[in-house]
Amino acid sequence: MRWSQYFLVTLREAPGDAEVVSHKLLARAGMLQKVAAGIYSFTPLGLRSLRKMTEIVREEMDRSGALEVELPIAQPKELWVESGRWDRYLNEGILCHLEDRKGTEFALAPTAEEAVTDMVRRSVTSWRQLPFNLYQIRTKFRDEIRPRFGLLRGREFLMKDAYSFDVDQKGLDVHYVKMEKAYRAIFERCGLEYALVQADSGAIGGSASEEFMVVADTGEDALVFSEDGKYGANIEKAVTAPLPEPWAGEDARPFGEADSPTPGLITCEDQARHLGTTVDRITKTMLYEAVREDGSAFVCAVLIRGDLDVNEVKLPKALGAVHARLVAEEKLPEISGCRPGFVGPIGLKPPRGQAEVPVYVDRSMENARNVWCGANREGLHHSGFSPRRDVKVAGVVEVATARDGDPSPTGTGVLRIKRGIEVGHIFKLGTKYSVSMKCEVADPQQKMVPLVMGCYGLGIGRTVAAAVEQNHDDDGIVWPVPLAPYACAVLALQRDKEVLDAAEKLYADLSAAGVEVFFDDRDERPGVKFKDADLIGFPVRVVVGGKALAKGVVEVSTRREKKAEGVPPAKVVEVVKATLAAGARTLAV
RNA sequence: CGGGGCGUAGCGCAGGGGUAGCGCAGCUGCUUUGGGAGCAGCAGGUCGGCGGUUCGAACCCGCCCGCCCCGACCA
Repeated sequence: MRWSQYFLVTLREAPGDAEVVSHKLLARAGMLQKVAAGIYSFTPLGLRSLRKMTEIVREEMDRSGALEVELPIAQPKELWVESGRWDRYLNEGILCHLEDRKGTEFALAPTAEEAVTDMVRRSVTSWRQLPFNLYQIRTKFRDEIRPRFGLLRGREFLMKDAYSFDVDQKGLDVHYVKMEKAYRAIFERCGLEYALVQADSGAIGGSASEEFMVVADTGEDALVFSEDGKYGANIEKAVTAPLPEPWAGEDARPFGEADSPTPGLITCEDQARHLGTTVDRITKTMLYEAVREDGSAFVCAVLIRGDLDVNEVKLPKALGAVHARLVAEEKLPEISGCRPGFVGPIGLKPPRGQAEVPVYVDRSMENARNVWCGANREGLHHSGFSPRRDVKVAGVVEVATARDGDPSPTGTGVLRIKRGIEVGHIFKLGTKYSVSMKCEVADPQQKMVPLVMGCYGLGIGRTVAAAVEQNHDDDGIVWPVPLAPYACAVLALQRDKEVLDAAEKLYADLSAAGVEVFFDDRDERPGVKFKDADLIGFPVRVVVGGKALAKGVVEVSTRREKKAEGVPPAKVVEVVKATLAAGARTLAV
């Protein structure tokens, strides 16, 4: 392609509302434009990278044996009511929906479990027709509470979603492993540094789930890894080995023998300093309002060591609830009689309709002795608190948030925290949708059984953005070859006949050799062309200029290394092809 | 949903009751040609929208819309 005949405008400055580097650079490179919050247009150049990603995903999905389908984007409300997701997603405010002129409602699909389950139940009646895995690559909609970070969190986005159907759990396990392999192949082909971590399965439901994460400092997710590499989990899910206990070997002293005023000290750190002790001997008493599956709510207390935080993703599961939210600060006095900072486990007043406030103890305090706790009175803490002795424990739970340096659950070494961008998620869904939507087949024993499903998502646009987050420098994008809009740029530095002819010939030769070339034939000064080529990030650059040409060479360099080598024109095709084949990390001369 | 900020030329921004500005980009011409050149000239705006105050509003007030950030996380 010749720039002079292309639709492409680069920007010297990034749009003011672009926050993350991938958004800034994709916008500056003229590949992406923001149309509204979380909604973007791709220009011809940008679409090329998006398509590259799409094709890699399609090839690997096909290779895995999955079959491509196309499911509707506008889906009738009835399907969503059937699965029970209409009200839930509407309440959470994440469902984009619309009405037609008759008032019939539709969901703009954020995922397609209902539609695909409907497709399957219309056609499948026997176990002999299974198994299969259906996928599509289509635009999805999510009315994000807060779209941000460019393509990393959009309201309209391109996603590959796959759904496997099996007659039993064993079949699902096979599909799950196939998808894991396919995803690994995809991210490896893209040249991305990624990690597979254990995940919380979130709102979609189901049992096992793992996330593919592109490691990047700008990632929204925190990831926990053991140093030996044997353990990796999203922090929403991560566990640690039991922590050393500061009270080990001590005898329990009497409760309240040395109560102490703690006026105005809200944080555990301040209290510990004032009381002359360490933070891990302060009891943090958190009051939560939990909601069970049937919609009923209850207030409970969670005791955790002062140096730890409650993980609010792990908490609901530990409590047997679907949701748990901190009791609002204004409502605290009704239950505990004081402000935050002085809440304690003893003497809590249950809200109306609840006999008592159950007290759950985090594993970190299961055996605690001689620690401090709030007195439920402004400015006072009790001494000598030992949970098991002093309160009725409703249950011991494991709800602490893992910290950098905590002991690994694998038993050796410590945990380290990195940040990552979630680009893929694989789930063992089970029978959640096949039961609610009656997607059943006759098994070999002639019994009707609900199909066992898996679902597998992969963000196409997000992966492209993540690739930019991971591969850029001060001058612009450094595309991995498989995702680059064009593999090679040819720059004609001057407009005299000799230079132009040589550049034209190289453009023709490279194109004929099957290299995707972008030929900068504009009437621009050399500096402009260099800057633009760096910004867009073509993996390989061929510079045709008068000076080098006088010595019988042109200059070839990789975007990553930027060290140019003189190459005789006749050898350029060979060098470029070899360099690209090796990933363009370094020049193949 | 709560708090804060912003909306002025294609992009980035200044101005803050009295004729609409700057840099970059654009157009014309000259000059220049190896890392976003220089000079001269030109063109480009219902100052987000609606309403109000005023002799006069981009500016003050009200409502609305849009965008961004923070928060919704520690007892």
